[in-house]
Amino acid sequence: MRLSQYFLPVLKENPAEAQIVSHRLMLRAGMIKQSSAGIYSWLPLGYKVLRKVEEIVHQEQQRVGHIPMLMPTLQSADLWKESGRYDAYGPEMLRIRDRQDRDMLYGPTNEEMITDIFRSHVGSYKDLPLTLYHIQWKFRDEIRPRFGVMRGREFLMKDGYNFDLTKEDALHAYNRHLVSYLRTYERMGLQAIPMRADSGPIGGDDTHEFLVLAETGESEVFYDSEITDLTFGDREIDPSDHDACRAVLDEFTSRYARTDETHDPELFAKVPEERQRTARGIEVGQIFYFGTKYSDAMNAKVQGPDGKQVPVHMGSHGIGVSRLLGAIIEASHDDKGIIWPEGVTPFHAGIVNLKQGDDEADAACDALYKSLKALGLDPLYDDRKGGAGMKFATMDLIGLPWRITVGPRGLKNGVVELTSRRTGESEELPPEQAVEKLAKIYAGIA
RNA sequence: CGGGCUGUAGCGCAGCCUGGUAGCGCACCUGCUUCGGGAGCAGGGGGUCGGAGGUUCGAAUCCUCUCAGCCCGACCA
Repeated sequence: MRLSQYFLPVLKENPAEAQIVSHRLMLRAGMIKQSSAGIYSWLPLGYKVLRKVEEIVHQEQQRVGHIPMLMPTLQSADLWKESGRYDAYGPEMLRIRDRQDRDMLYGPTNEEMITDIFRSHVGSYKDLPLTLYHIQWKFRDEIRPRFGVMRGREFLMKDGYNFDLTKEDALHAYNRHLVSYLRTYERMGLQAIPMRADSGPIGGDDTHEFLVLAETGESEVFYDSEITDLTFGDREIDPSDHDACRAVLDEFTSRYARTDETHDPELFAKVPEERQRTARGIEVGQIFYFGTKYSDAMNAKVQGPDGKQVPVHMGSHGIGVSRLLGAIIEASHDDKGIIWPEGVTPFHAGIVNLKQGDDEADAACDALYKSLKALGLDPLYDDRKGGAGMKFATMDLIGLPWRITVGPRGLKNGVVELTSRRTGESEELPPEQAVEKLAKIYAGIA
């Protein structure tokens, strides 16, 4: 993309309403615009990152065999009356009446709807196990939305639902989700720590939340510092292997790690003192096993091998897709702007033309742009007229991980400059080598 | 929902106390000069001062009501 052809309304000054860094930077980088309290438009740059995050979630869900679908945002209240949650959910559920005076609602989650779909079409244990998911907009009418997309009212969420014949199978689905989530977050450059959690209005027995450590996190967290040494890496886990998934769960949940909701000071005290940590965290996902809560309430049964009707065991699993953008920025920025991890960056590299209008500089930039595109990379070429400082500041603000700087000074020696946004380190090298290096960096990511 | 605060040009703000017909910086447009860290000069466009009502010869300014947003709290992915 040529910047002169793009829509990137960056702000030089901080908007007064934004208090935390991710919110400020998303506004300044032209990623979002508030439409009303807790509701945002996604401008082109923000939308691009949102789609990348969404795509990683899709890929990692399907990698472990979960099946994508899409359910509506507006739901009939009837299903919620059946499960009992129409009354239980409270005022954060946005209730709407249609022209026929039917009670509707903008879905805050989809357990009822998926259970209805399931019971309509599945009757045999032979169809199990089954895990369906979708990525859809949700609405929760928060009393006090704030912090931009971190706590909006409208938000994009991946929610998935597993249906299993036995508790053991459902717990395996739980473990498999944990494995999938660990990998998902790591691909976004995040360390998200599974912590024992409260089940809240979803209900259920087993639940873990995934927390990204950040000063602005909404939860206070307590953990054994050993847990931050763990990485999932690129281990290959067979998603159908119960023991392998169980082993990952054990590895990642055996050390103390809890939010203030479930914190147990006595247990925490048993962690060696030098490893006790207190911090804040942003919740970016949660997994639940809740047994037959919804299948009982909504009569979702299958016929087992013995011919008997049994309620299915279920769990649900969520990833806050839109809030992840805020979490990534909270975890990765400096005083100049955002620093995108390679896995989610809106453009792979920026090309800065220091002397737009100079034949040699223009030609060098065009050539770079074309060769990056030819390799399947997605560069942003700043071809605007204007000073170097303005172009550098824009690139720093929007956080592209790599920048190629092209100017007459370097071209005289046949080199351009390749700069890492994260480290600030630059090297001068011929344009072809800069392209090669970027191709290598993004091999396996882009 | 309780407490505190703010609405004046796209963004950041001054003007309000003490009423006299709206201003600054950035951004934007035109021209020239610039071009290695948010350029310079000259010219220019853009605002029913959140909305409604009232007081007054006259309201951004005073009064009443209302809407929106921000912060703290309770609540929450």
